[in-house]
Amino acid sequence: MDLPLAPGGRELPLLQRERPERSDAAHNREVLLRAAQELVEERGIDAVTMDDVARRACVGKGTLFRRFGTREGLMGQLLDHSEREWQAQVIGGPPPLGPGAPPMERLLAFGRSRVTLNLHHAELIEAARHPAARSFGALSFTTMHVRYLLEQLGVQGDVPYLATALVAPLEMIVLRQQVNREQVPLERIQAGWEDLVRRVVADH
Amino acid sequence: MDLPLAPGGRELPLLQRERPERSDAAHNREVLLRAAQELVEERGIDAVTMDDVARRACVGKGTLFRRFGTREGLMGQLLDHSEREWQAQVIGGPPPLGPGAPPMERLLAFGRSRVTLNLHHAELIEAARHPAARSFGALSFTTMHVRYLLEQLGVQGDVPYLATALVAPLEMIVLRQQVNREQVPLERIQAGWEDLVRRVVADH
DNA sequence: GGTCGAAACGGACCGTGGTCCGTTTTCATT
DNA sequence: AATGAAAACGGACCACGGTCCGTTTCGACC
Repeated sequence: MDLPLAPGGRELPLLQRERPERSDAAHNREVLLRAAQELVEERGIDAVTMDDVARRACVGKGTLFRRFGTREGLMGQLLDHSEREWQAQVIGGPPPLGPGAPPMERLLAFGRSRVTLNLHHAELIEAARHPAARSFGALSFTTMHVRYLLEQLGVQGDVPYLATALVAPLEMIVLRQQVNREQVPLERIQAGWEDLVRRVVADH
Repeated sequence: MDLPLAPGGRELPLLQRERPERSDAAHNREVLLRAAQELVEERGIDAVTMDDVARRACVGKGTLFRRFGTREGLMGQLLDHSEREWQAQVIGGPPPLGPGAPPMERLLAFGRSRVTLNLHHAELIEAARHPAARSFGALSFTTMHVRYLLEQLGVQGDVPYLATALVAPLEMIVLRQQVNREQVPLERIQAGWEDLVRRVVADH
């Protein structure tokens, strides 16, 4: 072996800034995402194969996989899009979900909204799972937000943990169990969460 | 259409007891489960293919799939085994996990135990997911148990919901986020859950 | 022990997710 | 405009999950 130079052995451009995406790459990503989106809407997620997506986008399969890594990665990107829209509502939309309302009202609005969102996206969430990137983004944004609101409310204790604990019952897998198996009506879930929040926030 | 008889229209053997499993079927199920178990232990779950399992068990692939339906089904069975052992501890083992200790102590022991169990089985739980049967068994046993303990404690409110909400932060997906991504130490998770329980149970 | 229907067997076969690698495109440099 | 290397393309190819169906085995009844 004969490595050209030990890493760090020369003054490479120290802040190796990543090149902007090549134009064909950018174009293909857009086309692929649109194709995937359309197909999912048309037939439902399970009836969409990766070959379908590539074909509809008039792009090679290799390209599809290079861009998104796996099927989960592709679905994750689709999900991320709506997720980001929702996040924008939370960060900058109208109250009570967005800023402007008192923290407790925001928190309750957050819970109601998150329940419906997660149930709405159940299929996508399921199809997206794993891919290191996603779960990170989603779980941690919600947790951070709740954490922030709990701090506003002056809650004492291990606030980061409490935030996680409050977000947990809003997770799709839990909601799904309640709605599908136990036939719990939506309103009861939302009311139940509200009660939970009040218990957790109540000062002792 | 010409249905033979409306359901209940004739005195069919009323308690249509399902025939006992044929001996070859029973034998093969055992052999397959053992093979799967061994392979998973040897190489880790991801490196075990269904063909591997069938081959090791000296059984046709068709048989494997007829017995367990899907890969998830097979892994689900593996999981169910340990799950049942744990359930036995909860139902009839020594206190404080089992009966005999005061409800609050049992509840806290339950949480601690469940955290380690779910983290321990993370891989299997992930591989087992879906298959209608499993998630049912696991989620609902734990929820029912917590619900029972909350009732013992005289908690007021929507106890079934509260039980679900307390179980949720113990779910693998949530724990995993905390342990792997946020590097939260185990003890803090357990302490956090304990605090959560006290807040929920506290009478107002 | 012989007969027969139901149930189980097993392995060839198929569809889909994912990889590999020779070819084409882009774009910075001149 | 020409050049060249890095990056992207695309489709043949592979492996694994899951199905199908002709063959074998079981066991209840004679």
